[in-house]
Amino acid sequence: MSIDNIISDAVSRAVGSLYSLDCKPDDVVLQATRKDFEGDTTVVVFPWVKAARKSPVTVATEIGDFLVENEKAVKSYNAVGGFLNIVIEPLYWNSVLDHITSTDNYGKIEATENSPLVMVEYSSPNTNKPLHLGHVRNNLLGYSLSQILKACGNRVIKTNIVNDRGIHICKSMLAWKHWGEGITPEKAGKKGDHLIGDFYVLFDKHYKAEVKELMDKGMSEDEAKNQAPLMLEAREMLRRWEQKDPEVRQLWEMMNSWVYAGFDATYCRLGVDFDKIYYESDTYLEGKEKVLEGLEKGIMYRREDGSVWADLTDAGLDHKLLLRSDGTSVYMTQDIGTAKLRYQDYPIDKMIYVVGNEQNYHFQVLSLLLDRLGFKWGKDLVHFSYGMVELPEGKMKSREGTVVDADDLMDEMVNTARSVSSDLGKLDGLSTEEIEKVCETIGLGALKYFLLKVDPRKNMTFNPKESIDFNGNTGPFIQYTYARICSVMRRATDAGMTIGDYSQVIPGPRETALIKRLADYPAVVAQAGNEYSPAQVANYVYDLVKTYNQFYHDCSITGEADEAVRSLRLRLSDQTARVIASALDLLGIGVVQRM
RNA sequence: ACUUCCGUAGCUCAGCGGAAUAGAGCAUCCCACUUCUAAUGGGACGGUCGCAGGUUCGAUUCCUGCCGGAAGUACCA
Repeated sequence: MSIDNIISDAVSRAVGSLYSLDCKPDDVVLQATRKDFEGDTTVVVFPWVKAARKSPVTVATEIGDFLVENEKAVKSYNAVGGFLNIVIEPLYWNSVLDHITSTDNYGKIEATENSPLVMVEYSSPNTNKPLHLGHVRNNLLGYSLSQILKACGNRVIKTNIVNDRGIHICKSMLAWKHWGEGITPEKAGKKGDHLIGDFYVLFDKHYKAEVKELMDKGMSEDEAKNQAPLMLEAREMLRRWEQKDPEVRQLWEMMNSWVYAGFDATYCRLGVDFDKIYYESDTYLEGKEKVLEGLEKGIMYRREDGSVWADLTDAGLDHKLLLRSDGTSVYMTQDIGTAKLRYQDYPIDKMIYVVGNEQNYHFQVLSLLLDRLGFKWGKDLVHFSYGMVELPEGKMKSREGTVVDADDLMDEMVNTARSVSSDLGKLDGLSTEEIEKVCETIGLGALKYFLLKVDPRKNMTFNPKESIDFNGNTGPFIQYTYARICSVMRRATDAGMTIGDYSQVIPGPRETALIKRLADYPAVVAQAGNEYSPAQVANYVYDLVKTYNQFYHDCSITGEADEAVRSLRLRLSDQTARVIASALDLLGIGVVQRM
């Protein structure tokens, strides 16, 4: 039981006994005591003032007296206005620490067979270009969210839906046939996803030239875009693809395999993975079936031109197209199909889609449609919506070539980590292998932490320079603290020190602050899981590290201190390291023992 | 035009189930290395919490309106 629970509980009893009011522990508002007052935690007593018909100070005093008398964890109190500042019995904190250290898998709850089965979809790339900074945010959020949900006792299935079909793929395929036939990633010395991306750009270049030529001949822009020979050719290719033309399919499979190999390398380096991957080429026909089923049930309707729509005006939304007049699927139809397959594959209780906020409307509609089509989790599906990543100089625009490529970005981060670390002499005495590992962990840690510490819903500015700043609220700062604690513990072990009994040591303010912080961890994880917010974990671990640094700065840990005092300090260091590693693991960030 | 989200220090961000003088980091300035990793710690400077109303004993937090920014309202994905 946490200290907050103990106090809430005692206060609720106090209010009940003093004023005969019904007060549940959850109704008690606790906050950290301001540092200019004495106390560890503060109860806000305003809520009971009116009913008690007494002044705020009187109420606070009466509750305070009750607590001192009836709750042994409470040592003393002071009442300031309507605020009751409570001082916890100092020795009590040591037992809190004891409890923390003896808890298996501290802060995490093991899932059982009956735990909710949650599916998290993230990444969801197109196969016509490599991953960029926006995908990086998506991947990190998705992975971290999955980790957090697992820690909260859910069974989690990480999934990815690959958009491997459509006109955009045909464009890359066509460009390859025209201007690159025979070229492979091996021959080009390039990752497959980058190679395909190049062909996509090449297509666009030639296509634009054609459009311009047609417009110069007096054609309107729209017409030119539709009549350009390359576009006609791409559409024809898509038709052949849908008819399963062996030649087109073969080319498609070969080029997709290049892309997947490229993606896999990026995912692997980023440290994210999936339990199950779906491909739209497999799901888009399923959606069609489901929509026709809905048509029979009267959930959808058909227009004169043959197109199928859903009327969502009763839910305050629009009419939504689900099948084109030629019977082909749109994006929404595919998502319905994917949902169907997933439901067949797993008895999921909850579905979470990690997708950018430009698709908020899409998911509102999807939720409604799935619900009407009878998916039990449809109504409560979660669209984990996140904002765009912008650059200091503005938005990323593929047209202007300002898109930050994921692979380049990771290289840059790791290179910077290497140069900064070596300038500081931190890499001295490490083997080449160790240096690579350390730089990789730090560089990626910097990137991940920078992207995860911000509230996902908000658009954010990614400043490469600032992200590589190893001071302040950054990943490396946290990793560094971890490494330093490891060093302390190594030193203690080398000197033959052990953690003995510290139950009679009265912890000082720095120690107490640290124990409190450590004690918060399970609640932080639970809340992050509730609100789907990796940022809360990130901000927590930063706070923890700051608190530890203050403690570290003030006292010698392995010095010639009294053995019991040293035991407490070692125990605190050790436990802090564990919690840091655990929290960073929830964020998908690695640690190193030396840096 | 309509819908949704955002607007907190010079910059990047916390906080907001309402509650005591609004919190960090970066940047600027000062202090502390005979200390287990100074990639540190302490301090100063810096805010009419977009604006205006409302509810409340009390609003950065809840409600309404306005202003500013972003996104979405496709037989694109």
